[in-house]
Amino acid sequence: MSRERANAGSAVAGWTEPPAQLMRNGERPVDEEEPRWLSSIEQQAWRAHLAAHKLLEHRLDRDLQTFGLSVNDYEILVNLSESPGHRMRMSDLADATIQSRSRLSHQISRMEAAGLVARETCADDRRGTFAVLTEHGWATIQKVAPHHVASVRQHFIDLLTDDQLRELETAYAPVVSHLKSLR
Amino acid sequence: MSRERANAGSAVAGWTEPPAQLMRNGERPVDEEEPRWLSSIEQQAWRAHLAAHKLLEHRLDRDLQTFGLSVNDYEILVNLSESPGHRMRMSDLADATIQSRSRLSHQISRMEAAGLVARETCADDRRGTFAVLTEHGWATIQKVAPHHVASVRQHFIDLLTDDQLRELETAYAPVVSHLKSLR
DNA sequence: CAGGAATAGTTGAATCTTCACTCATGTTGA
DNA sequence: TCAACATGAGTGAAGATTCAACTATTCCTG
Repeated sequence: MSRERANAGSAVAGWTEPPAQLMRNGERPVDEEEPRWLSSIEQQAWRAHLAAHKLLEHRLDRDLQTFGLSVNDYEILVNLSESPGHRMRMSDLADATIQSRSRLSHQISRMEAAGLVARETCADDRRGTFAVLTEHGWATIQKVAPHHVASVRQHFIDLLTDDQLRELETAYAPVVSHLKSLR
Repeated sequence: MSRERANAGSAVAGWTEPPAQLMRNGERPVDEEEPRWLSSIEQQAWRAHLAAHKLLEHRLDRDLQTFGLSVNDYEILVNLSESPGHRMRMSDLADATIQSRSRLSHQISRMEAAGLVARETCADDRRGTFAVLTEHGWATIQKVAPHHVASVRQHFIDLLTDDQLRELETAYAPVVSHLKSLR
């Protein structure tokens, strides 16, 4: 945390300023233009986001582990439990959970093996598949949800004010829609 | 995005309110206490954080892929490049990048195979190992950093105001320190 | 309505991460 | 001093994710 670093740059986002060596001979790194390194605030915000996320995900995973679930499992269960008929098309589920179809397919296979979900073929579009919550899956989400919400509160929500939460949402909204527009 | 869900709950954080079935017979889920489900704002903030992170990481990985690097590789390179002698003890590097020693060890092995870093034994404490940037690693970070910073700007930083960035940092700081205190 | 393009989903191999151990060295205190 | 414990790091196997095919439908479009 203290000044032990050669440069004052970010550990993640990149250097704040270019190191001396880089500029000596007037090189122009990106397309002949001087890059706009991150300011101190920019860097701190970016680092805070990354650190918070890593730590948070790790902790939530740890807490869910008690119930034999990962955050990914949990996310699937919640999405299905909130859908009519406790079922979703694979593609919709992949989009909702922001992951590739391939990854989802493997994930559902694992959860199927664990008895949490089942696959059902789709009558309308015979290319399609539904992932459906089983009785066991439904019982699991009912049992686990209160604990998970408690974790999210304890490690995140309850540490912020309502205003801060509003700010967060406002700040991230354009980022999310920008990135979603890139597919 | 539209109302097609059975419950208005979060896809990630858990239900906003317990589904009807859960409450019918007066069950008391967590330790006999009614869980504090997330309010609408709380939920939106939490979902926004998660969505932003997933999308962002995916995009940054995609952008770095051009140079044959992952965000994890990049993070290691930056940390080393900012350390005196372009070197760090394995444990310190693991802490700095918030990952397990085991994972770092594997990661460094891969980067060693790619010629980006080298391992050096530590004279003082002969249990210890340094990860050191190679010439190629140093050249790589110099070449890639400007592009990566540009990505971070384009997809995140430049979409927010300075005030929002300050708010972010302020909001996350206690979360980070809370979670770090849990080891 | 034939044929090509697009869509839905799966698969296996390669890569990466996690988990439980192991090994070697350091530190402590009786 | 030396036994017990702590620390730094690595390992291999198991589990998860990515990547590039591949199959089976369905959608267009002339």
